[in-house]
Amino acid sequence: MRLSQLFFTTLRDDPSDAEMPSHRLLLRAGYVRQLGAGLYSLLPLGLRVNHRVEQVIREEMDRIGCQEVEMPVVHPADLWRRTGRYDLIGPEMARFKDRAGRDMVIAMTHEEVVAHLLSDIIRSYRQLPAMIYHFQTKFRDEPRSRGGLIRVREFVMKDSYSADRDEAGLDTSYWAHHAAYTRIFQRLGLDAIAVASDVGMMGGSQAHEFMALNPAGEDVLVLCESGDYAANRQVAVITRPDPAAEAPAAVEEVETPGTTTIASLAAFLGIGPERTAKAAFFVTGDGRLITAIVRGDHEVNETKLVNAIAAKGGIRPAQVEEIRNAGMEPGYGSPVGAHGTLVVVDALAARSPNLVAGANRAGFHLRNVNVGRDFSADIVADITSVMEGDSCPTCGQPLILRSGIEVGNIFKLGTKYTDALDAKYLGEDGERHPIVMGSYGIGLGRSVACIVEAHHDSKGIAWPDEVAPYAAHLVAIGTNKDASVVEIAERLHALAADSGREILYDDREESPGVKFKDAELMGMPWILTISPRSLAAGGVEVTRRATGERSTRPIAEVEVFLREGAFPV
RNA sequence: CGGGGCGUAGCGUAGUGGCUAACGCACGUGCUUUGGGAGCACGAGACCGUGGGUUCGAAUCCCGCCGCCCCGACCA
Repeated sequence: MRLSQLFFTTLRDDPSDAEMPSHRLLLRAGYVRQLGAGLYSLLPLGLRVNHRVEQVIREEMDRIGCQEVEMPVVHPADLWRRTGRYDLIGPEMARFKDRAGRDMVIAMTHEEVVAHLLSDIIRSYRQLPAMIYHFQTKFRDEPRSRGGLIRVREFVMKDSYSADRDEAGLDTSYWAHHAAYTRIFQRLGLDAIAVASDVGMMGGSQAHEFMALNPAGEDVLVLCESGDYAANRQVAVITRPDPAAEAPAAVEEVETPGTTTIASLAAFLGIGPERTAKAAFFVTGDGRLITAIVRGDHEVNETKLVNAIAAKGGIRPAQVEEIRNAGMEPGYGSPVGAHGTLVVVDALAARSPNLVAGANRAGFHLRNVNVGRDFSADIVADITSVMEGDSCPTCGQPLILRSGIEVGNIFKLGTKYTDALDAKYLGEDGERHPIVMGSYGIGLGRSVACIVEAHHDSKGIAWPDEVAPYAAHLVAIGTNKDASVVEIAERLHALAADSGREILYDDREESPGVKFKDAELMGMPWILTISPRSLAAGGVEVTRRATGERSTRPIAEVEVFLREGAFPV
């Protein structure tokens, strides 16, 4: 491909609203353009990268026996009503009516369509297990897109689905995907870590997320340095030692003016935060007020809280008026007298004796509050977040926290969707059984962005070989001084195209500086410079973009590279 | 949806009540130049996001709306 013909342009200055390196560089180097919030066009270079990533995924999916299909982006709403998600999912799912007035939705995922397909195709246990996948556009009207290509509203996802006879079969399909994903991210040059995760709105019994470590990541990962524990902080298991046993002492009201935070309260009383109880208030989707009690040195984990109370429609922090209306005082909130609210107490807080809790009265706290004696817990569960330094549940070593970007996820769904859509098979036993499903996703654009995050330097992108839009970037310098430069460059360019390994060829009438800067910005793995100087030195100057290693190689060796994809050793 | 920021040429910016809206890069033409974002000359390109208001006069002040970015809420 001649740069003089390529539909692109590079930018010398960073676009002012791009902050993440991947966003900045993909814009500057001419891979993508923004259309609106969370909406991007892929230019030819960007699309080629997407195709390369797709191909890696396709090969690994095929390898585990997953078969490629394609399902629609527009679905009848009725299908989503039957699984209950039409009403469960909020405004992030786009809805419209077709010309006949039928309710339709724009796909944000494809479990419904797959279950519908399974009910049509699968009749007998002899057809199971079965796995299908496709690359398809999803639209999720996110409250807020961010980070360039990291979080967008419209994107292509590789989503695959497994269909099995039973849980054991699902387990096999699930771990086959786990292994395939591990290979995929390795091949893509992504150092992705699989972490145990929440099943969220997908439902199901087990899930992992594949996380690319990145300081700008939206998720917090809990990792053990020995490698034997990795979980999303939303679900990471707490292992904290019990506090020393103490005989319950008498409750005592104490005046504590201006101590609306745990830090100020602990300082005022001259005690550690672990001797206090913190009350946090939430409201469920159906309007119930929740009083969550954790120890002062811990933080409420909303995911765990939602799971503990099985709150449909999630929870949100309560507003001051809502807390007051329930007869409690923000800043001095207390489970003692939390009338009419659902009291959820953290397991460790419940085992901690004689805590200082609020008095539900401004300026006052209560000493020596004990669960069971002074107030009753409706639910006792682990509802706090792991903190840096907590013990690994496997080996006891201190845990560390890292930020990550979710590039893939795998879910054991079970029969939630096949039950709803009546997708059953006839077993060996002659009975009809629901098909057991799993679902597995990889975001294409997000993966591309994460690859750039992991493979760039101050000059630009440095694509791994496996995903580069072109293997090499040919730069011709001094074309007016020596006609043979153009002649050889043209020949190499044609040779590559004829061999089915097209390369980029900078045939523009630009100064050497511009050509070199653009080549480094655009990031092809090999930069081939041909000039009177290189010819005098014996051939073509070959630069490895990622490392900057440079050598001059005979033209014949470059021809081998262009024909076969690798230099002779 | 809450908080903050920003909308001036393709990109980056200046101009914050008063002449024909300025500069750099990019773009076009010509000449020179060709190993690290070249030089000279000429040129094209802007309803200053949008609607209203204040004023003799608005890119500039006021109000509404729209859009984008960041933080939070949210997130398969």
